[in-house]
Amino acid sequence: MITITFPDNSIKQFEDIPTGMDVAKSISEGFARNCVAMKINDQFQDLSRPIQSDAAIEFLTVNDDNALEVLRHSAAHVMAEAVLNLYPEAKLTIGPVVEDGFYYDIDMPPISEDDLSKIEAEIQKIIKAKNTFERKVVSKDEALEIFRDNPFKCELINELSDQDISLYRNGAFIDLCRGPHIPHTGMIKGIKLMKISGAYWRADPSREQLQRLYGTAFFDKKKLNQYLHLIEEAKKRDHRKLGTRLDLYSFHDEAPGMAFFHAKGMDMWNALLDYWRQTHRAAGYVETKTPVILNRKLWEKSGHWDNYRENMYTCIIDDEEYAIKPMNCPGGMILFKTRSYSYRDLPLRAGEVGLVHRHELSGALSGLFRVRSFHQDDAHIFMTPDQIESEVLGVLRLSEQIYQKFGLTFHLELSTRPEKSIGTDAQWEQATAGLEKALKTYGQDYIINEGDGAFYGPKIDIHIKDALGRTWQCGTVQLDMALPERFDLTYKGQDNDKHRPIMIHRVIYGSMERFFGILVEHFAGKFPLWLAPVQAVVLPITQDLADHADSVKKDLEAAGIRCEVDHRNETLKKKIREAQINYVPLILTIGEKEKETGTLSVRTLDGKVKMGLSMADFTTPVQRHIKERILDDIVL
RNA sequence: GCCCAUGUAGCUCAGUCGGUAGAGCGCUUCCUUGGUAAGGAAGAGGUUCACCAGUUCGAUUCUGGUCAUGGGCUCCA
Repeated sequence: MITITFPDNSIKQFEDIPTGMDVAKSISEGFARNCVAMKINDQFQDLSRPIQSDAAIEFLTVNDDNALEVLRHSAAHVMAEAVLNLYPEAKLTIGPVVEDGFYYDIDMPPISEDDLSKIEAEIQKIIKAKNTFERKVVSKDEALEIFRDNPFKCELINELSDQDISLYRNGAFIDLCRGPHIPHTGMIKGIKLMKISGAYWRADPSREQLQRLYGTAFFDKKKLNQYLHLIEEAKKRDHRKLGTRLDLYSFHDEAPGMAFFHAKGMDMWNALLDYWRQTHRAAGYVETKTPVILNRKLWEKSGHWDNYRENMYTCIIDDEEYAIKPMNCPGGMILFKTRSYSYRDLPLRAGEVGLVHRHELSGALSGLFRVRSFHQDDAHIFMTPDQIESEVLGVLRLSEQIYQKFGLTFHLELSTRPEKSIGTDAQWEQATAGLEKALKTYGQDYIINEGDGAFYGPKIDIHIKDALGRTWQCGTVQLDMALPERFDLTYKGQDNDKHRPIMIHRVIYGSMERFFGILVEHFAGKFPLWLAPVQAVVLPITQDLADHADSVKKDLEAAGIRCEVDHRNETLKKKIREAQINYVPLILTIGEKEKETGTLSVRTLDGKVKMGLSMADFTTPVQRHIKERILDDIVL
């Protein structure tokens, strides 16, 4: 008699030893069809496994995130089988599940993207066959015998302990695998091979070069199509392409990894920065600025020379060695030490939009997302230990306020003390407790990354989510117990003694450049009015209205609206179309009627046209919309 | 940094099995003076095909190197 306990604590008893599938079917046939795997006493297993003794069971159904991993792992097997059918000489290595799908590294001659469809066709055959996955446990010797032709698998097997070597067979295909797997290949309803790339065995360049085949899989075709659509959508929004088309920024061989911002890009940049300054001043920040090139001695003192040297640009000036700053904090330390502080002066919130340079690997560069030169919307907060909670809370609330303006939601992650760290247990406890208290007061759920903090203190990372559902770590709040020590920062306490301040490093945009790129993709180039590089375009219908168009432009600029005139000798239709595809929020057409009556006709991006507006009728709501930085489209 | 691919007009790209280059968009001019998502015509534009060598009578095309861009290189059966 086997007793099975379900998650709701209900109990079912079985005369004979049941498999997971038997238990699922005892609930209902329909439920069993949607089951992918099970968790027995907190361990993932195949449904085909017999349950030998009393156990707590939890089923993974097709709607479960973990189930998707199981499916993709099985899909990797199916892909591997297909490759072996087509390329019998190929040697399989490893095939794990990754964030958006799976891959398999295979030792085989290079193939091209064109070959993928051939492999996909083979995969479909295997799926149609609805082959079951069968698990078999073997000894190490048996395993080595089975895979004797495959040195990679043998290498893996030799690293395993004798006990847990399991094989999975589906059809004629056998692979070394921990499992679990889906019941049969027919459950893979949507599968697509994405790309091929090179990879090294064990990520070691001195070892064999393998072909890595990427794919993704879903339980239904619709989900797959949604995913493919998302990728298409992301491609269309690629900030590198949009930046060129909208004339915002560019990259050049003369400065790899460093963006050139064009006039329109700078208009947006300044709009972002104006907003930043306004919110920060209101939140009690002052703004500071420190030099870009600083003497080596400073970097030795801060610890960067020892820990960050390979990413720093250096130069020699008057026989002295200097480094271009990769971070703003050491300069901020010098700034702090220019005067003395009383406890009454704290917290001191010193912002700095600092230009930093980091020598990233050339292969890692990517548009505005990964650059070598960027601006951090940095701030250093110096405070007493009992101010940790309120200051961190303040940063979280300020972040929320700022992200909200862009329609970005976010989640929080707390990283705690790593193995290698400085400071005393008491300091870490106080710091971490301060962060946790702030998070609790803030009230939003957060993820804990145990041991993921910096060596000098715990931190909270803020991950924003864009319009396509992609997440980006932008904001971070890091407690630092090291730098105040290294630089011997002090303030005078109520007790007339010297005390060590605690310091926060924090950014909200993170890298201005990267955040800019994220916004371009988030909005797909269709920016809210307050951010739009060109807020209004004036279109004279005929060329003799050019002068009047210019005077309208002047008036609009005087009202603080970024404006252009399209003077080309083209039809109105054409000018409108181009303004529309460049997402200019306000399109003003100027004809005889407007000139005579001194009115404006305004077309918004929704295609609606409002005629006969006076200049004030137009500028008043537009100015308000810009000033309040309203996310939604303006309605006139 | 490493692997693979790519680098041709401002943009997107075609082409030359080695004989000094083309399209569309954009730009200029002209015709049209047009009222809400692409009117028509002509023309200019490449220090000659990222850069540097080599092979060759001759290289943008072949070879080697350099630089840049893109994808991947962390997610361990």
